[in-house]
Amino acid sequence: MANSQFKRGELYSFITGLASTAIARRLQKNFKQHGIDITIEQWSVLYHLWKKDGLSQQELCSATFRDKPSITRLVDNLEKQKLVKRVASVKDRRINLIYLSEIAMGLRDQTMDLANRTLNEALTDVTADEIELCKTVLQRVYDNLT
Amino acid sequence: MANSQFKRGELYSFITGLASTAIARRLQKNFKQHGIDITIEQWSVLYHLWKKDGLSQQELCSATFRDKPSITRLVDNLEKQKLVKRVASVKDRRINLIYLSEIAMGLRDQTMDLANRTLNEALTDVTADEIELCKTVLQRVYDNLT
DNA sequence: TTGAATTAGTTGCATAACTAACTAAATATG
DNA sequence: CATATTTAGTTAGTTATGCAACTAATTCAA
Repeated sequence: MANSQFKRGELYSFITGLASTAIARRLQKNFKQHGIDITIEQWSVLYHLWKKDGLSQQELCSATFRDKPSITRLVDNLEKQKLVKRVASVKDRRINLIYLSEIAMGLRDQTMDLANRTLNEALTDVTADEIELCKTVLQRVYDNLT
Repeated sequence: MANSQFKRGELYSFITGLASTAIARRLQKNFKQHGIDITIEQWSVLYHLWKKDGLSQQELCSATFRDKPSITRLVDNLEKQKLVKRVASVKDRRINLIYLSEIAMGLRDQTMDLANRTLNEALTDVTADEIELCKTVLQRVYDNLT
């Protein structure tokens, strides 16, 4: 039995995603301390736009594993803060293409640096092999359920 | 360097806690399909009360890694649904002790069973060793940040 | 080519998260 | 003993999530 060692008490912290919550909280705090006024969730959207600007909301849904309403509202808030702009696609007018503002482009390097530093803190004494294994296991878990 | 293999692109899904979100969503769906009308977060509070009834809100904060306002409102909602009751401590009137109702006690076995089954689904083809390693790594990550 | 089905995105409602500011009770200090 | 500090819990405001129901544009099919 693959799962016999996974007892109820341990199950809980796995489900709540303790480690990822702790990392997100710390990163949020680091953003704030550096006067960067965006949430982790907003940052995760920007992250994908930095890789490829002009994604559609639907593409952002897939990239961030969020549902459509979540992306609608994240883009709403990013637009309010003048970090992105919705541009209706000419080819298919149902589609909104999301473009970064100058301000958002300027946030890239600083926030990436903070993210990397936060992660280095979190992963002190964790080896590359361990990270690799965790990643593949968590990916398999995800795939099993989707 | 322990972290050299942990690239930016990978960082993201680690932070969002993909796997734990997927498990939580699936468990929520399973609850719903069995007519159990509680959220995962409420369940996580009940979980600790099933282990030890009559915890204070502060103890529930530590046990669930949530802050005080979160517990206040989770208990609010659990009370509305008549699943728990706040009882002021006689020894220290600042403290609310939280007690399970009969209804909540009755939910224990059924929801535990659903949780275990959900986890078995999620952990198909994941070995006990892999689970053990993930757990210790995630715990170390958490400890590094707290 | 017209009506049905699909796809992209929005809106409404309930729950939950974090921060900051607050009240009330208990403890410490002087 | 009186005041200051700490501790337990609540309230308010903003953001985010999930679900269901919705609109509008596009594509498919009879």
